[in-house]
Amino acid sequence: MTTAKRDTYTPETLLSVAVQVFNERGYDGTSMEHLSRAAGISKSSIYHHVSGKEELLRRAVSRALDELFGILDEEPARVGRAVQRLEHVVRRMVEVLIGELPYVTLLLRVRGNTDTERWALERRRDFDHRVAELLKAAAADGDVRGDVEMRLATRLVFGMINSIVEWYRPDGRGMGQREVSEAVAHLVFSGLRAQQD
Amino acid sequence: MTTAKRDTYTPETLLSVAVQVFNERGYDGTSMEHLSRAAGISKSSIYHHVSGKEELLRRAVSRALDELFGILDEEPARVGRAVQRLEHVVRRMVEVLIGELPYVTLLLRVRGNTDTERWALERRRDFDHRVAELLKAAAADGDVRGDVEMRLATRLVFGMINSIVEWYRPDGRGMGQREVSEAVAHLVFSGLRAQQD
DNA sequence: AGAGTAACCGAACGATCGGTCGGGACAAGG
DNA sequence: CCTTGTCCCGACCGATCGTTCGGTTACTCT
Repeated sequence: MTTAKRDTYTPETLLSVAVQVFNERGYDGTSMEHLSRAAGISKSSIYHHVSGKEELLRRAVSRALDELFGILDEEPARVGRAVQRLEHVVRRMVEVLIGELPYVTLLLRVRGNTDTERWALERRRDFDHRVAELLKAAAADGDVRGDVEMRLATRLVFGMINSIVEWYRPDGRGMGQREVSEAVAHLVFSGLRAQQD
Repeated sequence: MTTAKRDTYTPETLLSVAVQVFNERGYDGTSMEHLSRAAGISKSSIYHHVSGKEELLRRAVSRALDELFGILDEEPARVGRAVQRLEHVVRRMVEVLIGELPYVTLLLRVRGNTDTERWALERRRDFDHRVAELLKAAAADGDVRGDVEMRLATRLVFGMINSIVEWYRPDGRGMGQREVSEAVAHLVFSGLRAQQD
C-alpha cells in the first residue's frame, strides 16, 4: 500500500512543513537550511522531492487559489439573488481561509518579486473583481446601501476577511469556523444592508 | 542655512527612499544593492548616513508607532463617552495610516525575525490592547451591541482598518483621507452600534 | 593657503544564499 | 546473488548577502 507510509516525505507532506516555516519567517526570510532543519532532513534531500524553493511556493498558493475560486463555482454562489450569493461567498471565504489557513496566509503575503508571485497576485485580483461584481449587482438590486462607494466597500470587506489569517489560530479550545463566519457576516451585512435585518 | 539643502542625503531623506523599496520588495527581499540603486548612491555610501539595514527598519517602524500612540494622547481620545472616544480613535487611525502610509505599511508587515521586528510586534500588541479596552468600555456602557464577542470584533475592525495599506494609493485624483475614514466609520459603527443612527 | 570634514566611491571581506553532485543505505523483484 | 529505484547524505558550487575599509572629491572655516 502506498498511502500508509508516513515515515518518509512526499511533496505534499514536505509542503505542509515548508508552508509553516514560510509563514513564520516570511518566504524571503526562509532559507533552504531553515526548511531542512524544520523537516528533519538534509538540505539536498529536499531537492529529491521538489525542484526547489519556488516550487514549494507555487504549490502552496495554487492550492489556496483553487479553493477560493472553487467557491464561485458552488451552486449558492451562481444562482439566486445577488445579495444572497454574496453572503454565501463571504461565509465560504471565511471557511476556506480557516480550513486552508497556512496556504491562504502565504498567498495573501506574496509581494511580486518572482514570476510565481506575480502570477499569484494576478489571480488574486481576478478573484477580487469577481466578488466586486457580485457586490455591484446586489447594489443594483437595491439590497445593499448605495451611500458607500462599491470599490471602497469591497476592499474594506476583503480587508476584514483576509485579516483573519493574521490572528486566527486553530489551537484546540479556540473559536470555531462557524463562530467567525457568523461574526463576519453579521458585521459586514448589518453595515451594508439597506434595510434592518 | 541647513534646511535648504536638498541635493544630498540625510538619514531622513534616505529613509523615505528605503521604506518605499522595502514596501515594494519586502524587507527581507530588499538588498543593500537594491537600496543603493534606488537612492542613486553607492552601497557603501549608505553606511555614511545610517549604521545599516536594520536601523532603517527601526527608524521606519518607530515613526509609525509614535504616530499611532500619539492618537491615544489626543484629548478626544481621553475624555468623554467611551463610544465617542473609540470613534475618534478609529477615524484618526485611518488618517495616520494614510498620512504615514509607507511607514505604517512596513510596520504592519513585520514578521519577527530580528530583535527590532519583535520589539515592533510587541508595541503593536500594546496598541491593540489599548483600543480593545476602549471597545470593551463602550460595550459596558451599552453603546455597542453585545452579541458579538469583543475580542473577535476588535480584531476584525483592526483588520479592516489595517488593510487600507494594501490598496490605498495617494496618486493625485484618488479618494481622500476624509472619504476613507468616513466610509470606515460608517461600516464599523453601523455594524456595531446597538441603536440605529 | 592649509586643515578639517561631510559625502561619496570601488574593492573586497566572511557569511550565507539556492542549488548541484556523487555516492551510501536499504528494500523490492528477478 | 545482482540489479533497480527510492530516499537520503556531506561536500561543494558560483552568486549574492550585509558590511568594512582605504581613499577621493569638494566645500567650509580659519
